[in-house]
Amino acid sequence: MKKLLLIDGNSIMNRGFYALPPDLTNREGLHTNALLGFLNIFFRIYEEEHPTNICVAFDVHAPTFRHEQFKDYKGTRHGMPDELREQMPVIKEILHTMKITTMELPGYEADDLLGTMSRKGEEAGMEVTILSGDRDLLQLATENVMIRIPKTRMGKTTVEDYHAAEVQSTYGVTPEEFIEMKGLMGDTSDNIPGVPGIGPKTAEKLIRSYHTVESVLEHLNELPQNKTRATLEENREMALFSRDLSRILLTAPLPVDVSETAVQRSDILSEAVKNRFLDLEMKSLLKHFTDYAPEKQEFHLELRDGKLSEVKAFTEPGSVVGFYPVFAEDMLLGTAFSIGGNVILTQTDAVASVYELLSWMRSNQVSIAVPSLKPLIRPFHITPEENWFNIEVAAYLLDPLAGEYPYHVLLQKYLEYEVKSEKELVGKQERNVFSFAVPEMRESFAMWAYTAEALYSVLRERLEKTDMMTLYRTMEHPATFVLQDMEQFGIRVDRDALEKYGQRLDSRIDVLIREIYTDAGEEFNINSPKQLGQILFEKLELPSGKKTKSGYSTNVDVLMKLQGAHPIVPRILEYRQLTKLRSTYVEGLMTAVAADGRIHSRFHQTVTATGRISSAEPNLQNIPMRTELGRELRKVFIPEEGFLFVDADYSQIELRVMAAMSGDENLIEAFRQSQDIHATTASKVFHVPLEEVDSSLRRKAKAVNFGIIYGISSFGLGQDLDISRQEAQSYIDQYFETYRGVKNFLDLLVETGKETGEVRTLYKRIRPIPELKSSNFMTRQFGERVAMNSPIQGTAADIIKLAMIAVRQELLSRGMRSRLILQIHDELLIEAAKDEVEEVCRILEDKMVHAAALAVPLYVDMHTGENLYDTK
DNA sequence: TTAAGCTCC
DNA sequence: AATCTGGAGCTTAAT
Repeated sequence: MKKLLLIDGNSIMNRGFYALPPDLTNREGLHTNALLGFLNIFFRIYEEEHPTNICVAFDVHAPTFRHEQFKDYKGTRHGMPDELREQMPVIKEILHTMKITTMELPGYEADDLLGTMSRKGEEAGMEVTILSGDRDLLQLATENVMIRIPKTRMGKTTVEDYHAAEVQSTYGVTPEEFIEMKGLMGDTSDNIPGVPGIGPKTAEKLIRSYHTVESVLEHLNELPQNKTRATLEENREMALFSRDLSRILLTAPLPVDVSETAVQRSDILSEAVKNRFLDLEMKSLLKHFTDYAPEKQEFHLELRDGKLSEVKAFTEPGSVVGFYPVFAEDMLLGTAFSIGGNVILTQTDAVASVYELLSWMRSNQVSIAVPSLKPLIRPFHITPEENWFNIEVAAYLLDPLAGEYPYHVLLQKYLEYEVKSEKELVGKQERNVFSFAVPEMRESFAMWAYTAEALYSVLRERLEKTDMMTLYRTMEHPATFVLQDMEQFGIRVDRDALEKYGQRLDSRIDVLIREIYTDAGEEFNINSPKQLGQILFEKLELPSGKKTKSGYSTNVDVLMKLQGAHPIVPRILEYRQLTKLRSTYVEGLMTAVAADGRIHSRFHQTVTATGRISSAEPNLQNIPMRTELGRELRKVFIPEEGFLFVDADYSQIELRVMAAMSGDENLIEAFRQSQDIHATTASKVFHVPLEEVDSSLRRKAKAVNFGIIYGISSFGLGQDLDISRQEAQSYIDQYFETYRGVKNFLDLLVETGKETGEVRTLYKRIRPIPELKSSNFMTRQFGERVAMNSPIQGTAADIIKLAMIAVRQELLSRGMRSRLILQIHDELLIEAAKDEVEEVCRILEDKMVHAAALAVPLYVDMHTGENLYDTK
């Protein structure tokens, strides 16, 4: 059977243009992002379907004939950006080279040509596919005509396919009725007016009942006497007109015949096409040509078995080795050492022998590069002073957005080697004592060691070049050891108290469930936002199901506003709170308690974009605090017998950092004078004497203060304070009026961010901001906020890291038994031996306050307690 | 696997 | 014209 592929040229080009970075250009400065986007999806569909016929339709950008008399509606089109416009003739020329027919016709939209051609193809017994980014074309779907809509999210492109049946099942209307629906609801992007006040929901309801606009209008008397009916009465003409405007023409005079659209694979993948791609510097497309072999860096790994003594024999004093110890659980299976690019694998469980070898290396000034240092600290008794190089942390500093740092990514990024990933190599095989006999496993071990050695000098050079070597050496490297300590110590949990707390929750939850079912008049899954939305907004008809996005929003903000509307609402809020506490905290923490009665969370050093530490498995940085009930959970965290908790948190560290970094005299002075920055800000911003600042004014100032740090918008602040955006904007203006230096500083951050594509903390930590170069307004705005927030949040994170390092060092050098066990961004928790408590307090405060010397003083609030609840 | 929701700083 | 506060991790439902 013949297969006809029809492509909506403008739509697909447009999609590529906005989906791909705008700075894709060839050496002549011609933008190629739309071309690349078009051709990527083209090849994907082509290889999937192997169509026998292809035709691409384009819009003509002369005044359109068909709707000339209605210029207001459709005649005026947005001009396309120049960067896209210049790519249009190029795609046509490429298609011509591929011997693929294109069509365009003055007075007709691409839609009309596609629609007509699809019917012609169908009549000729072909299977037709229409590729477009535009859902309007769904009206063309039939049994034989499939609409394919590519969707990209998170960098992955999927294609949604619609025959008539899928349109029906997805939208509840037939393709034909789709047109009618649009007649009622209109489409702003297409300048189709529709009937005012009728949106997708109403339109769908009406068309499902009456099928056509005419029929709706004939049966108006059956509708309830309400606004919808009245507007329909008044807009009969408009409804019919809009509907007609929405309908894609199926009888356009086609400039090409279906028979002329046949294609040949040899034409599409011809030498001429390949050369054109090379010319345009779109190398990634070359993979579609079977005879094209990419100039892969030839990479062959030398690996062999050997004893640890051989490793020693091959290691030159003062040299660099790559080291990857292989563990399964906590058991050592063996080692991989990379020396001069040759890898020696040793199967051994003798930790002591490896330790001895490492000690020898240390005393011979051998630098040991490892993929990740933290897991090795304990087994090999590593100290911060030794000559280890942590590849993962170095790579994180150079690119904190990467998320993970596996060898195949690093080799690709820094040496342009194409190698198989560990997963591709070993698949799902588990590591066990036999792993050293499995060739693929052996290779992956070797790759880790090899990568560590190979990247040692590359990453060090990059750190030097980016001025981050000091940051690495004095902050990140020693921080690894603090985190390892905290993981190892963990925090003690009172299991019985946790159990009892859980039971308290259980009994209250049972009551709530029964009450909610009664309120709802039926049983349903309260945890399902979908089902809950139906109950609240359809069955109980509570007002404003307004926040939608694939359904009703049922989040706290929405429910809070509905508190008084129905007794079910507060019960659901309480249910949510309690079940959250039960599943995430009671159950989650209970299973995390180790045999020693303590929870050993993991602290990640290479995860956040700003330099903060993150905590996981379980996350101990989000233990409830805000509500009293949640806060009580903190009572289950207790110190060891003979110990007490000492807790200190920085007072307003981010605002202080902002004051210091911006150099704003007013804000600095405010901090030098005041303990209560929010009140002071309120006084200055709202021109009220400090004594007259009431709680409401203070709350507003506080919201503004936070908003500023996060990269404020008047909309966001307005929402936060529940005031109009005009009012919010005036607060912001007044704030910047008061603190001019802050305004200049934030502007400067955005400016440098745009220039360099990155911003930095006070300690030179980089945060890249690719979003600032985006062509998408929303994305760019986000980039600007990030540019303002990251240096502040990141500098605060740097400062507490320095404090942690200093505290650990001090406790250690004084030989104390007290230890740092938790960091919560601006807060440190020490489990202190009772006889050391006073000393610990002094050390903790001193090291935190003096971690950085800024233009404003740093303060900490300190508390001691018998549990985490009491340290407030 | 993703989205929606919630917890923290 | 758009948009609509930064940084995390975990659980549940739904795909």
